[in-house]
Amino acid sequence: MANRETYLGEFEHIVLLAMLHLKENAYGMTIRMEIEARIERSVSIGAIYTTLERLEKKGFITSNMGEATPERGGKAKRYFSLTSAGKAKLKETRNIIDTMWQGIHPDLLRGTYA
Amino acid sequence: MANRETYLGEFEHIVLLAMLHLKENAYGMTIRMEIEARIERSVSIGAIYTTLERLEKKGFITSNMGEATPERGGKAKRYFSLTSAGKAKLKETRNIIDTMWQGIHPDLLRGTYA
DNA sequence: TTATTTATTCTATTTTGTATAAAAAATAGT
DNA sequence: ACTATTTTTTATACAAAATAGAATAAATAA
Repeated sequence: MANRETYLGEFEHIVLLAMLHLKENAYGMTIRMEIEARIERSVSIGAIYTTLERLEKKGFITSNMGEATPERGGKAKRYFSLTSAGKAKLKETRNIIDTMWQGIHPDLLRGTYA
Repeated sequence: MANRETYLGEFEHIVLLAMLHLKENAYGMTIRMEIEARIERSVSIGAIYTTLERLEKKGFITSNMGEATPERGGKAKRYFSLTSAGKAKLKETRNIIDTMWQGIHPDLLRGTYA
């Protein structure tokens, strides 16, 4: 073996999936809402943006500023979308997790307190 | 909302699952091998142990030293097993990931280069 | 012109991931 | 008995990811 490329972190994984659900409408605020809506948990907006920043630096997503037109006020949105590298990484991550879960019987997750 | 408990990291997740596969035979070296066998990737033994150490501190696993009887030489093994908290956390993590993947059409992962 | 809304950026800290080197404890050989 | 070898754990250090909170920014509403 020999390999350095790290896994996609858990949160990066989640952010990427939220973006996929949002399609053309993925930007900081909606990504945050999408995640909070699906998972019983609050996420700080700062967590979202630093993660987005990192994902972009790694080439898994790209961004482009929205051309004005805010309906109610507010700064211009920055839209994000997955690159093919990001999609590939997502599939790879999914495979790793599936492989690890393969053959785990529900019984193994039940009881035996301690 | 309001909540602090963090996700299980990707690697912690993997280590816990490897332990489940190994059942009574989970200790540093076998966990490493189990992971490397399932995933096309090498993992340092130090990575395994620090992760194990943290998981124990968090109450997701417990350990006990094996009572001698090494067949060929070598220091006594330290066996690890999941606590019910660890199992619960694993289920929770699985649910989060499943929830996020729900409704992602394969098409969304295909093409559109960029 | 000020308040409000929507949104992003900056900064700092804690947690996780990861590798390498060192130590420990047992057996095998001579 | 002593030394080499094997198997395994511990210690140490550093990089990357997660996370929060405050600061900014830019637009509309009053």
